[in-house]
Amino acid sequence: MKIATWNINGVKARIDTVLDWLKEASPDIACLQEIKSVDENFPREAFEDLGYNVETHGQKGFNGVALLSKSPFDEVIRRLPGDDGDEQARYIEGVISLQDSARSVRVGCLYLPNGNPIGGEKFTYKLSWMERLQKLALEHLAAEEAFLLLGDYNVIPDPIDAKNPDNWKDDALFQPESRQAFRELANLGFTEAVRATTDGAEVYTFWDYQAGAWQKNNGIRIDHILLSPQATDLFKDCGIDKHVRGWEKPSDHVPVWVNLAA
DNA sequence: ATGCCGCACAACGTGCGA
Repeated sequence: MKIATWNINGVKARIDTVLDWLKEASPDIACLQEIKSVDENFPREAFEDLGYNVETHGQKGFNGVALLSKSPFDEVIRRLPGDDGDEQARYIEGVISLQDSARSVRVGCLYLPNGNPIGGEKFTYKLSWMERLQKLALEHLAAEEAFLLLGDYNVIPDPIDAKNPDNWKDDALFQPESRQAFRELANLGFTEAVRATTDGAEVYTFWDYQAGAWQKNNGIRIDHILLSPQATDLFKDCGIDKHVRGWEKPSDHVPVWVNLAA
């Protein structure tokens, strides 16, 4: 079973690119971030025509997340718990029973706040959002399920995860507090898929549209997949579909995926 | 030091992203 995550930077602008990738990669489950669409305007039929069940949690103009699954959803949770006043659509979770086995997986699709500029309320929001995510993760880990947390974490975990780490020293993505919160989350018991398989440099998931970042391979690794112990037991391999960044009308992020034995 | 580029919007400039 292949499970993928991709920040598509707008479903309206990206629909053809996303459909092309789905046909090529054929993930069983796909987590999409930054759909930038309300639920009513999400082009669900285009995905249903490819055999996907579709669940969205959108808002007007910004943010928004979606889950696609070839197997039906048993349960869907929208919004990250812990703050009833939070209006931003950044989390959707689904439980999916696999048609060909007795197994089920819980998949959390997240678009973690950017947090810039540091020192302001946006950075505070980022850190509090990460605290809420940690609390939710603890609850799910206690259930000992095959559980995955995938998405755009907006965190550069380590210097090796940026071409030019010095350029990010004043950025919310690379602050000690952001990095520590990501480490704390992972250390609750998750395996981070990509770093479980390589310690190599120049492994990136995002290249800015500006200043020829893609041509210079000036990238950062901010899209991550965390696997619960029960999901880790099923882990086969993972990858980053870097070539998609070179397509016409690309997102600034590329898909990241795992294969599980299920 | 700034902007570069791209997306969305009752939009033709502005806010936001990373």
